Amino acid sequence: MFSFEILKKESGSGARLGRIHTPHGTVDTPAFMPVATQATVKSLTPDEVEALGFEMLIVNAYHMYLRPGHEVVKKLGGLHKFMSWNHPVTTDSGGFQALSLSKTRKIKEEGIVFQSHLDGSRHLLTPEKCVEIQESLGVDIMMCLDECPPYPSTEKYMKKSVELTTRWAGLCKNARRRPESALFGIVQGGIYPEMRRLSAEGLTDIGFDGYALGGLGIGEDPAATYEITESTLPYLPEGSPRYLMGIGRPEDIVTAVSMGVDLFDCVIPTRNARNGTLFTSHGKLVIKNARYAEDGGPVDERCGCYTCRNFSRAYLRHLYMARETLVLRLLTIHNLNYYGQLMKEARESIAQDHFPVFASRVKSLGGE
RNA sequence: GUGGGUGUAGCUCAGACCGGUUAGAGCACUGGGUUGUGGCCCCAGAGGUCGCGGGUUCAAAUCCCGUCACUCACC
Repeated sequence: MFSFEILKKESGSGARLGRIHTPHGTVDTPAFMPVATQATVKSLTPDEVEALGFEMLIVNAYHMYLRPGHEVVKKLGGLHKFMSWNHPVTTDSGGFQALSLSKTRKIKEEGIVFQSHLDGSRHLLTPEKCVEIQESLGVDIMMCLDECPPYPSTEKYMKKSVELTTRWAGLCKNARRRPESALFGIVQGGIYPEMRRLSAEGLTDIGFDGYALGGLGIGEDPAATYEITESTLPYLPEGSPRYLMGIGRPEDIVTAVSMGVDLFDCVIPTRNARNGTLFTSHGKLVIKNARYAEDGGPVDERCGCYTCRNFSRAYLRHLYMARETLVLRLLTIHNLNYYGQLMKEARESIAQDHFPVFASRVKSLGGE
């Protein structure tokens, strides 16, 4: 069964050390979930993801519903067995996909009308359907169906949207049949502090196992992301896990951790890896740059990952330019290792009460 | 050898008939971006004595002559 315990609160910041308990094991927080949209962290095996230090993944329920079909996954023994990942799994509801990949974004009171990006077929994703899908996948943490309005949106629209998301959250909770799957609510409200408060209070009144901040990192200024995160967290229950969805860059993560966020997911480490941008102890490194064509050194001499132990910058650039598939794996391993170490060091520095020092070091690498 | 076709950015080609701002595109290349994921995509940049030589003209990638290269057809 799901539970969350706070092991320690850091003295010099709002950072907290915690542990999430799920039917598939525990997750030490602050934690980062690699994104496995289609039930795979692109290019890596589950063993590799585990070895890089991650304890929980996030899969997309909407994608599983469209392909291969949640019923198929259920028949085959559930998502964990299907993808051979025996640690906790979170699923995203599909609310964000209405924003990110559907041209025919139609929000109705009953739910979201999707036109499949695969075959154009139409689907109505209701709060009840959303929970049914995630429960049949057998995941550890389910996310409520939410509406994620684009940035920028007017405050007037945002108010209506937040009220709808809150109603849907209530319906999601009522639709639950499977106690092993925890359910998180998603706070919306854009960049309007008052709307965020409204959303947070509405969800807290209903009561969830955890709370997420959604609708951030979609084009607003990073300063706004921070301000909204900081101003919203006080309206969420102290003892529940807080999850900042879709964020972010290393500097964003440490900033949010210092405010008291426990859980993160973001495509940045994996997507940037596939596009040749790497994170190092010196900041970003773009492996496709011509300057590395004859560079025999590792990506990061302070990194102990498989890629850095075995391959030169020149070789990785060669693989990238030649579009060899191995480069996707090698760069993804490196970036996820960086994020794994980042979170590990974050937890250690909270334990030792010097998280702010660690955080400012990470921020300086971001180039701010 | 004779006749035709083609030579414009690293590559594939527009532009030529009908001369007129600073010769364009796609790909490649260089740099930047990427925040609940298609490996994409977006932004910016560099790169050309228009095969070479001459002529006509106020003005030539464009018209004329010569020449070279490649290519096709026919002896």
